Amino acid sequence: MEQDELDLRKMLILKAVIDDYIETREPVGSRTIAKKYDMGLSSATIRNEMADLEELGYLSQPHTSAGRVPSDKGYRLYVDKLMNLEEKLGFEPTPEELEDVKSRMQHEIGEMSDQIRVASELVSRLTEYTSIAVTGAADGTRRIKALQVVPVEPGKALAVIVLDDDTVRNAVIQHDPAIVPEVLMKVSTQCNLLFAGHRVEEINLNMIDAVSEATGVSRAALMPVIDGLFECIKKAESTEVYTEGAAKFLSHPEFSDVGKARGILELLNRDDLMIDLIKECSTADGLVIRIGSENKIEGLNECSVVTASYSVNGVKLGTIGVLGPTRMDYPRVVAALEYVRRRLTGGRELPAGTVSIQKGMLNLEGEAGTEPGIDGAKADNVTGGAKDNAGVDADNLARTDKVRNEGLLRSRKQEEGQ
Amino acid sequence: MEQDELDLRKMLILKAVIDDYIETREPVGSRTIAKKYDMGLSSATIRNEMADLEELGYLSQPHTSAGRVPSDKGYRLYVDKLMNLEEKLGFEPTPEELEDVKSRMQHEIGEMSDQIRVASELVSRLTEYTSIAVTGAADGTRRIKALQVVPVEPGKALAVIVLDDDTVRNAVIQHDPAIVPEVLMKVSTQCNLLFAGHRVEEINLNMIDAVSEATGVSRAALMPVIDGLFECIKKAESTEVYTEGAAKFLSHPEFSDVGKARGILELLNRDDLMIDLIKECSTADGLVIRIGSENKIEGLNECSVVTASYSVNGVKLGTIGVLGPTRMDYPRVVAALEYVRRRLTGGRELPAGTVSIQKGMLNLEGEAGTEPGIDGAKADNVTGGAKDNAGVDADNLARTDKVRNEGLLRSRKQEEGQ
DNA sequence: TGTTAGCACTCAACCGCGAAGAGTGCTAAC
DNA sequence: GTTAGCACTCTTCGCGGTTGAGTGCTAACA
Repeated sequence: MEQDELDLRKMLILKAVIDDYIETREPVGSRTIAKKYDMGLSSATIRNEMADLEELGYLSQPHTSAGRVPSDKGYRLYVDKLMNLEEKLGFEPTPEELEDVKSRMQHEIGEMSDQIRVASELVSRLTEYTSIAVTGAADGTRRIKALQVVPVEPGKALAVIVLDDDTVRNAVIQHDPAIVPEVLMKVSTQCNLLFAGHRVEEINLNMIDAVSEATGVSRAALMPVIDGLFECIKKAESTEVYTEGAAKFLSHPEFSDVGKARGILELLNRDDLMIDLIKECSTADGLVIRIGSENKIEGLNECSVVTASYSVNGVKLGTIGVLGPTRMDYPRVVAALEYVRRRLTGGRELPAGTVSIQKGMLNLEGEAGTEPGIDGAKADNVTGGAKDNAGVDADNLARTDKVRNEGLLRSRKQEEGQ
Repeated sequence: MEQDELDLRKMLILKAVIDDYIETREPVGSRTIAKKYDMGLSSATIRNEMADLEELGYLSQPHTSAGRVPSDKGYRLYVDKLMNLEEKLGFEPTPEELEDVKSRMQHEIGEMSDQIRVASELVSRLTEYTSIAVTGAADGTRRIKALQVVPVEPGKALAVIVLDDDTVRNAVIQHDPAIVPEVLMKVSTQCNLLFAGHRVEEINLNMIDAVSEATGVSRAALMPVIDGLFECIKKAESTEVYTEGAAKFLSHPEFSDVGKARGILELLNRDDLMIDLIKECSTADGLVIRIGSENKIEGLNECSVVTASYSVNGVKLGTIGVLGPTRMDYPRVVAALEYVRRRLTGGRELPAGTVSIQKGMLNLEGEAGTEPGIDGAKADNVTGGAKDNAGVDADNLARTDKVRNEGLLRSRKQEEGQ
């Protein structure tokens, strides 16, 4: 595994290369590393290490006389173990942004999915990447809170249903015109009485017969109404996709080729593909990162996706994904998604400076009691099944690494300060 | 006016230049016109005419030794008088497309705005340009067809309203928890009884008092409910914007510059701007063309907009706009919007070959009795106030012109046939 | 044995130049 | 009024040389 393959120094160099590449988008050369990230090594030494890293598949060269560029494998290691999130977590949205988000996140009945959309907007603004929001739990666990049949005109009515997460949906019912509004209202009341508190699947013929009996409407005549209710549920469970900031793709130099950019934008409009893309990653609550060719959609090989699923009060709202070039600012994206998660999960404000991702290495097992729940879940997901790698060695390695990292960061800051 | 300014030959040459430029996107030179559109003139003569046309502002030169390119003024004249729609009207969507559109256009309650959106999709597919659909009449003329207040939980209810165009909207009501569901239902019934058939503005204190009296609920306690109903109306009248095929902008060579393309795409995402853009043009039923700098939005100076407003059964559905480069295929776009209009207006199928725009020159006053209503309205709008130009001279000129055009077209076809 | 200095080599990016080609405007002849 | 001819303009394209960043390799060094 990686631990055997890469010693500490190689990892530090890899990290430096990727950090620098993310920042500058230029292939990075040995001299740059030696100078900018002064690690007490000459460029020649670093050159040798970089050659090794290339041989191992973590780096590659655009052409012979160019610097190195991270490979997908390199990014993978980076997001799993190398990147440090501390630097990036300082950011906060502007007060206006927050106000806007807060006001729009007011829990508004019938507009549940708005929350995830607003969050998606925020994520896109914070990260400067395109974000995709996918709503819809489609898990059939929600219960009916209230329902009503509204007579519209003879033979035509509207079924309205409110679920326990306050989703509202309506559907048209074409019914036997012989059922007059008054009877329809009685049906409505009976249905409400009998169905409220149940999941839709639990509605059975007995219940329908009971309604039939109480209202004097035959079971057959009742069916359109029941169908209408089912239609509502179907609508409530349909998946919706919102894309925010698609134009931002054009800001990234890797898509300065119009043809490429167009390809991406066309994919972005394919709701079915986006649902696949996002849903595939959103098995659990937590962050999932798919790098370059790791995601299967043809045409997104030069893109990475970071997704986060959100639940509020146990109700799954949906998933937000950030789509950007493989060379994306992973720390920032992870931090932004995490920030929004905290906002969305609501209530529980963490003291300033405390964040749920706090360690430089994501797959460090929770050290002290710093929110182990979230940390644990995250580590699992971010590393995408890297549990097997997180042995004692890894732990040790990472800890040392972190110390070195901090030293490195400090010295860089001093440099910049002058 | 133009008639005095331009003789027939100049107009024919201008038409040829624009037709060719629309087709090839290359600045067109005198030799091209002379050869491709054989009009029995040498390139030198055409050169002189083109120099005149440039002096008059209908053409311009990118640089000294290049061909000519139409100016906005040139396009204006073209869409007003020169373009012939016959060639373009032959197209039909594929059977699958039609089936898809038809099935999705099924008048579905509560999803009224879907129709305009589906139509917009179709337009985008037919024209290969970006289309923008703006829904919402916001004219306050709709009447309440049915309404209902649905108790959800103590102190919380849902107002549902159905308007006479079958728009459905709902809104949350936070009311005095002292009002029990049974009373709420009575309020609902009373409101329905009293308000149905009225416009919202017509709801007055007398009516509210009547409800209060019939239900025993105080006027003050009733107000949240009324507010909820108003909220519904507000939602129903809110304008929605759908953009379809934004990526298509990137196919046009004039936007091969990524910066430019990004600017456009960002504008496309600005709903407020798009509403302004489309609504400004949609004063009447009919087509409106805005060319280049004619539309006021900064950044769309190199774009043209063609909009068409649609009503079904007297209810204004919304407006569809096509946004593309100034060098857009105007005949095709006009034809597509007109085609969709016929579909959307529904029912009345015209015999094959008969179309509501049938003349080569749009501002010809209706000749025989070929659907003068539609034609008349269209001419007014398309020419954007060109009525004053449509005198006897114009008529004469145009008629001759058309004959010449047909000859020209025929000979071109023969050429291509071999 | 690991590290470093030095050097030759590679290759993309840039620049300037000249040739090619399309198209014009002007003039003189028809 | 129309057209042929010609000189002129200006973009586009391809070519070759230069520059500079970065590499790999080798030999010396600690």
